[in-house]
Amino acid sequence: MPTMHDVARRANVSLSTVSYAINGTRPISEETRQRIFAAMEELGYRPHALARGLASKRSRILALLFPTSERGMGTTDLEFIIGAADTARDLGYHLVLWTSDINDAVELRQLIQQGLVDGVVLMEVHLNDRRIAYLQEIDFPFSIIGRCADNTGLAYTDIDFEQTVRTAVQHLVELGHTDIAFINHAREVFDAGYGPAVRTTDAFQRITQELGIHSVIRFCHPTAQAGYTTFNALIDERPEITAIAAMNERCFPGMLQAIADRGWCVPDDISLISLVSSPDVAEMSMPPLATLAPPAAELGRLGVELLVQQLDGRPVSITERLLPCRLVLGGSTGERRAPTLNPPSQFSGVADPGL
Amino acid sequence: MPTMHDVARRANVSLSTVSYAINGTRPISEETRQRIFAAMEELGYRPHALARGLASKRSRILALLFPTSERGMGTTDLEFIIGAADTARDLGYHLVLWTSDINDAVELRQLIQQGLVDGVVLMEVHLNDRRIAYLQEIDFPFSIIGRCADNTGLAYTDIDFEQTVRTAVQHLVELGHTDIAFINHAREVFDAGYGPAVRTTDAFQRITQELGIHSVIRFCHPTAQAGYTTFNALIDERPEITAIAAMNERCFPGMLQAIADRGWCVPDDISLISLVSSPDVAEMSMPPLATLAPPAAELGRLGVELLVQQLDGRPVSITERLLPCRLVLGGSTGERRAPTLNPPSQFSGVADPGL
DNA sequence: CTGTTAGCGCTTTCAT
DNA sequence: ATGAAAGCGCTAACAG
Repeated sequence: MPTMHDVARRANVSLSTVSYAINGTRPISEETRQRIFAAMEELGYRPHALARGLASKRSRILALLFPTSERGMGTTDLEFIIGAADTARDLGYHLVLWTSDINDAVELRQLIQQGLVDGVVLMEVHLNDRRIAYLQEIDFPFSIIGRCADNTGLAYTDIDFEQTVRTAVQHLVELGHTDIAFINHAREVFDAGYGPAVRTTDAFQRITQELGIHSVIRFCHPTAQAGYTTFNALIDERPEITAIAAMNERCFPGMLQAIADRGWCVPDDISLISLVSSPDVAEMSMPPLATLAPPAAELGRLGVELLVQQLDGRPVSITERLLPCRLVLGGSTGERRAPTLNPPSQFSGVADPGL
Repeated sequence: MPTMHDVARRANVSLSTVSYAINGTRPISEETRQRIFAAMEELGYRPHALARGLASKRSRILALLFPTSERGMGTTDLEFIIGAADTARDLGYHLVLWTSDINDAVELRQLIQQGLVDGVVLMEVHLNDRRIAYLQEIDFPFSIIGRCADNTGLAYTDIDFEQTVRTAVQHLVELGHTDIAFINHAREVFDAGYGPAVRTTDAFQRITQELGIHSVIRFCHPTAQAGYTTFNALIDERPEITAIAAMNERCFPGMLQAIADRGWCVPDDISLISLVSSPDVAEMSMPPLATLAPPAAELGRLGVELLVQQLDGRPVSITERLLPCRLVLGGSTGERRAPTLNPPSQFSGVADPGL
């Protein structure tokens, strides 16, 4: 493997000149520059990443920190990761994956102290995340995909939940719906202050009130069984509901089952829309669910960009980047059903396939 | 940040002794060992990864190479990655993600020449993969998740498609099915020699023949529309079919739609089983699909283990690791329908929700 | 515009 | 059982 030394000799210049030529750290006469690059080409030379990192104190390696334990449905997370990896590469960085189940600042310290990475991108942060406090304390560059309780001064990117919920509700309102239910995450998750759950709930309440829409909010565990039960309880209690927006995609199969059991039809008898689930998943339902697709790849990209901006010493003017989800229609939303029958249906002769 | 030098001074030993103590490369008297580790503890010392890598010529960094462009099974791919990342960490390695859309050996060379990684794990390899030829040529350590045309001498791990198909077919046969269809990937994909498609097809043909089962094989694009069309064409032509095993999860929504349109019921009128899709996705259907769940995390783990074995100079005795998918029942398979009616159903009064 | 040289923090001969 | 010292391949003062 050729080294810088080899290149220097071949180009008849000193080693440092090669270095400066490569890094553009210092003006080089066009002629020698040519010679150097020619020599590099001929030798197939590539700078050694470790040596460069050691000498310059910049490894050009970033870490993506994501807890493998508390992950959701996957496909979205994968997009985060790929978006981040792609962007890192585009910006001349490497990306290492740190799967820490521990949200411990201790483990993070050990990793950082290895001097491997120039900065970290955090995912799945908690409202009061010790890791963040630690990173600030030691003044280590980082960015966040997600949000904390207090985000002042933090470089973060997140879903614009307000706008996302607004889009969903408006879509339903435009279809004539006036009684809309919101199926939330599980109560424990909400009570623990899980950001997406809290923010969407707030937004839903505010927006429905603003638009004069009757609303209900229900917690629901992320299982088909819970979806089934929750739906039935909801409709029994509030039969006037004609549309449901749900924050957890895993309750849909159960809800669809419950709907079928009643002999109802989507979207004729009830409209469904998923908040924040990927179109891929939404298409696994019948009919495909309308969804607000999270801008996962973009968030991954922004997470890295916000970090690299700091590393490159660029003034990080805007440190907050909120991206709305994109409405993807899928056939599960339609005009509000005629309020004549209550609850209405077309046929009731559908067999119960069991749950 | 404390360095080895600091530790040495604090422990009253030479720098090299600290190094030997850390690496266990040379016997150290118990007493000095204690002193050294105490000093490390007190200083909160961590060896510098880059310096260590540069000096030892082993970075303890691995690369996971996966083409972001190719068809992604989404959630399964994420599990690969996490499995690999977890394992790397457990074995004392870092894992960097290389998202190359180019299957070019050139780009791979550039990356390897940086000296950043000790070895690479390849995903989505092609039957005749230039990257593999290149890696062998320069004798660079690597392992594969997947398979090539010629795998002699390669360290690879893959799904045991033969066993997977066998499990699926046997399950259906045990339920009394004697006429089973296999929904394949798209013809282009098959013709291109895509391993999973080719292997499952071969296995399906062999196994059904072996068991004396009537079989049909159909290609299908990975869309709901294609699933709908393919299903209808299939059943019109071969109405005796009572069970379908499908290689592409994305055609299921369309098939389910077609089934509903006929007023059929799953699994009473027809059994469905998905080959190689994750239970998470399978549960998004109604009823949840029976599936053969890929051992994704294990494959990721094995990919890394096979690589690290080589790096640690351990004799890589077994270089081939085939893992079967795990049968996860979901309610979409049942006893073969009574052959009296043809085609039968329970109710036909189900409204057509449109596609 | 170019060259010389002192490290970066660690591993690893070669001594003792 | 321990130390001294020569690099690993590169960057970045410091000199001209």
